[in-house]
Amino acid sequence: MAEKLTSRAEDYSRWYIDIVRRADLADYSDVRGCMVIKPYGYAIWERMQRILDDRFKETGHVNAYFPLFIPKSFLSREAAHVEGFAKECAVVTHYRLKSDGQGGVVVDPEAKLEEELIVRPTSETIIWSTYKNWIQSYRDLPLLINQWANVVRWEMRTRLFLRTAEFLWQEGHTAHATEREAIEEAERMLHVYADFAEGVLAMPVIRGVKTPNERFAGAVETYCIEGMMQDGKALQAGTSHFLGQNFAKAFDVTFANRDNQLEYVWATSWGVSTRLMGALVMTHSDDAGLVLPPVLAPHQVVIVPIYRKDEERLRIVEKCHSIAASLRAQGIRVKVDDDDTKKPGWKFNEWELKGVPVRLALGPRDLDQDQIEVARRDTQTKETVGLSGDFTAYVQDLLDTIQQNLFQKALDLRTRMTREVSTWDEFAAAVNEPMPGFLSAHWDGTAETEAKIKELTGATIRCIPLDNPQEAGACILTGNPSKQRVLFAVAY
RNA sequence: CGAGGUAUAGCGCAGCCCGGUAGCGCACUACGUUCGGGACGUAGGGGUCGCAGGUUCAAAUCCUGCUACCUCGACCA
Repeated sequence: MAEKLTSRAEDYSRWYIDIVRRADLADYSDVRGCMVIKPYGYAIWERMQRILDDRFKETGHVNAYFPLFIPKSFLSREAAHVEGFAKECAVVTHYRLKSDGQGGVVVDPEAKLEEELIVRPTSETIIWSTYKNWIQSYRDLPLLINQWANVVRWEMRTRLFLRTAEFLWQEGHTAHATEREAIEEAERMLHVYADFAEGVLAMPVIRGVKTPNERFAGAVETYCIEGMMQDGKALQAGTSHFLGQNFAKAFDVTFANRDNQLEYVWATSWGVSTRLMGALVMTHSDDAGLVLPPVLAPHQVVIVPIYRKDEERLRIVEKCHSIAASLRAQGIRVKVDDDDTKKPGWKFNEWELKGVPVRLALGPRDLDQDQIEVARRDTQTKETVGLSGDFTAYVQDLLDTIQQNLFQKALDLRTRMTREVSTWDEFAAAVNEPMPGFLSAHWDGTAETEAKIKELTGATIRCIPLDNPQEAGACILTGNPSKQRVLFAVAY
């Protein structure tokens, strides 16, 4: 049984990596645990960036940039924070190399740094040491800043997009005058993430809070969105933290309130990373490759011309470009694949692997009859549509339909993979099934029980959903009284 | 850090057991025929067989050591 599960996980792992590679998104680099994001993968990430960045701006945030290096001493200012990250930090100890006299180079022992620099695993410390100088009065608050950056966490084991030694992300860091305002901010950004996941990525997510065990190092409360992947494992897709006054106290960031009293500021931080790319792949892909939701897709429509003779080619390619122009006029992102060195069949496969939502194919037959072949990536169906009507409106409708269909399919799958369990035997059996999914179960609320369940089954509490219904019950492990069910899952 | 595995052309692999001219598929180049679901033919180009030692007339192959990477655990977004 265990062997079967392992091989199933391996199969899925291979399937995932195969899609990432064949869709030309990314690959491992020559550096251990690091990833090269290829142009097509990066184009998708850029779409995510652009859409998220707009939403950050709409909610009053501005972008800035803070250093890659953090003095070692900064990290230890907040006790929980250092404990959470110390084990996975890359450290810069020297600033110079020298020739070894044999054509190679060695680290120059003379060039040792007085204080080592940490390559940021996250930027709270460097940012709060900076905020100290920016904040004096309540008039300086709230401070609402985001940065797009790379961070490094020296993970033991890596997986393309889901866990790499270096990854790209955005991290928002805000300072507020009141606790209430900071909590509202943390919750607001959680909903920005959730709306993005559901509306753009077409990935349904559970909004919730983490248990103390799973909280961000240094946070008072960690909010999260949790997605369910096609293999029945959960993926944390974004987090938003209410940091209380922990960092303000650690970095001595105070402000004078209206009564001229000094108070510590209240903080939040929130982030999503290139892990979203992995979530995207694992939510929608099928055996023919990646499937992109139209709102996100860099190319929403690809047009493939089909021809035999040169004079046919001219007419058909011209028609393709004219269709593309009318679609673009309505804001649809269109690619005409008029590469003469590839055959149509090759292009069909290629764009399917890359997940383009709608493919149009135009050949001599279509040209004569003023029609075009329309293929949907999500359902893998084809139909022939006349060009005489409002074709642009037809395509726009189709894109909307695909977007909704992808979300609905993912939601249906998640619903099927979510269930309530009441007894330990039921729980343990469910975790061992090939597709465990979300298990809603009673928990006595203690960290010990949570740790024990993880040890026994590998399942963790993914979150306590927001607005979770209160319901008396008995903990599945200890039988102790419980006030509510929480969501367990095997997670990435 | 534990347990397994791998290292041979850009990619994927065979060859190793049993030492004797370094191969196959894909990709690449040229020409021709093709072009409505990853075309075919012909001709080509491309290699210090991970590194360092050892055994041998002779090492991709046998022996010793090292290194790197992958998968699965532990850890983690």
